[in-house]
Amino acid sequence: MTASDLTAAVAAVHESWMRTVDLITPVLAEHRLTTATFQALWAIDPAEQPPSMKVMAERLYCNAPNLTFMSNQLVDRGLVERAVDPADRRSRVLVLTAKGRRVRDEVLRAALENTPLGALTADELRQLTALLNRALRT
Amino acid sequence: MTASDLTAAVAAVHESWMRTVDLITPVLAEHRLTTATFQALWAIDPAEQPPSMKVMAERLYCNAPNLTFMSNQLVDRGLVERAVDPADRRSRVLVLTAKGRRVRDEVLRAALENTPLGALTADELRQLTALLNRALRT
DNA sequence: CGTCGATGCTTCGAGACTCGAAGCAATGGA
DNA sequence: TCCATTGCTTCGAGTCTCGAAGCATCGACG
Repeated sequence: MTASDLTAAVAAVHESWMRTVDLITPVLAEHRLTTATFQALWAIDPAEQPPSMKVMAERLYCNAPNLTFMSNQLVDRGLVERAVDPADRRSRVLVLTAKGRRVRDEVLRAALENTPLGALTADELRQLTALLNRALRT
Repeated sequence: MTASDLTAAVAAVHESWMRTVDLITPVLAEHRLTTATFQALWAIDPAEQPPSMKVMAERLYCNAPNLTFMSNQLVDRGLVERAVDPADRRSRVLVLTAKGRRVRDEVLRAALENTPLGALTADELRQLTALLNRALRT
């Protein structure tokens, strides 16, 4: 593996993400969301147990004060509610509101409709995902 | 192509980039750099003609005031100098200083050494890059 | 040659993001 | 019961992002 192979790959990954975000900015703005709050909203899967703030911080690679701030942004916009975790009363879990689920669906759909990755075939997508997950597993 | 194939691919791309950035944060901090200034520094290839601020704004998907701010950050840290483009005196090009070239090399090397993509073989990297560039070409 | 709309950048103000330090309440083991 | 640890919040400072407004230069057009 040459350094330039790796450089090109990192650059392509970066560019793919930046393009995806750039293309959904108008949709995010409609809901007074930004890249950071979009990522936070995306990280709350309504099909799973509501994540604690600690889990969210790990998913988003940010620290506790930052998570508090972003949670406030989502709460202020009516997309999320804080709840005490009965199992550990120190912990707060983030629960999507009905509006939160709706907005999350909408911006996620916008992302999938606009991302340049949408130009790939199903086979190519699975191949791409397999490669990246193999790298991430390390 | 199912929606979940696409979702998984976008998530994997996002995660790969976030992990890469997260892992070089300590190195960035040594040079008083952040993700934003790292991206800006990366976008100035010393092997090419110094880019104008307009070109930089396109590369980084941000607007003119933002570019002015980030350029100031880089200038304040002694990594970049502004120069008037002789061909168009309205335009300003960003020229790496000696220190700028050195720091850029260092943080770029740190990124390549730490990125999870480094776990892939040369063949896999070329395959990955080819897939992403095919998507980006659209 | 002069005029004027378009272009490239900066300034300003406001809001959003990020982090370290310090603090509080709850937990769990000694 | 004591107390170190954990999860979150508050605070202050610095960074990032953007729209609106302003300035200088450019280029087309008469």
